[in-house]
Amino acid sequence: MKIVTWNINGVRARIENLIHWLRESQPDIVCLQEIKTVDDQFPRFEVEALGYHVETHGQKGFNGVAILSKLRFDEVNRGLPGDAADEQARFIEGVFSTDKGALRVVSLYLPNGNPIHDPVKFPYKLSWMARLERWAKARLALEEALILAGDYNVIPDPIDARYPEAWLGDALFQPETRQAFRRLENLGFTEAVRSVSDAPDVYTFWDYQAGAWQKNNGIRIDHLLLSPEAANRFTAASIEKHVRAWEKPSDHVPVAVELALEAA
DNA sequence: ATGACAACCCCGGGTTGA
Repeated sequence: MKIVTWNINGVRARIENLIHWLRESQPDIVCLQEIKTVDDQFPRFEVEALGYHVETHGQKGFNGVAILSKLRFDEVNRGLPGDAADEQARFIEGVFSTDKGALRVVSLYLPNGNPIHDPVKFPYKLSWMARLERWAKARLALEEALILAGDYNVIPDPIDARYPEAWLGDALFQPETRQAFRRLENLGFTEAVRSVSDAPDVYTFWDYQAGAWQKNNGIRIDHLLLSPEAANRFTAASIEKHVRAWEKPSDHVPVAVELALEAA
């Protein structure tokens, strides 16, 4: 089974791109971030026509996440628990039945957090990460195959940026940010891409500006964290970076994992 | 130091992103 995360940077602006990619990549489950639309305006019919079920957690203008799946959803949960006042659409969880038992998949869009001295933005990022850690700890106790996939807005290590020194004052690379990501991993997750490669110049995002793509000035901020039960079935990871060279691309590319399990 | 680029809001220009 192929499970992919992709920050699409506006699903309505990118629908032709999305359809073309779905036909080419043939994923079973897709976690989208930054759909930038309310649920009613998600282009669901085009996606459903390719055989996908669609569940969204959208909002007007910004943020918004979705899960597309060839498997029927057994359960859907919207919003990260822990702050009833948080109205930003950054989290959706789907549960599926496989031949090896339940599979839980989360599509998350972790707050950017810049600028770091803003009284709201960086604290919001860190509190969101603390909430995610609490939620993940409880979910791990279920001992199910669980995948936390999304745009984490975290550069885990210097090797994950072409120019790490350029990110020293940035929320994506702050010590507190990296520590929070490490704490999450240390609950017992396997970070898919880095678990199979220590190669440099492996990125998932290239800014639109200043020729970042052409110069390979990228960062690796889109990640899939696998619970032990998911990691045991994990066979491959890949970054579909050719998509960044398409017409009218997102600034992020799809990141995929393969798991040795099938729809029930 | 700023802007570069792109999408959203909805129609001129602000907001957000990373």
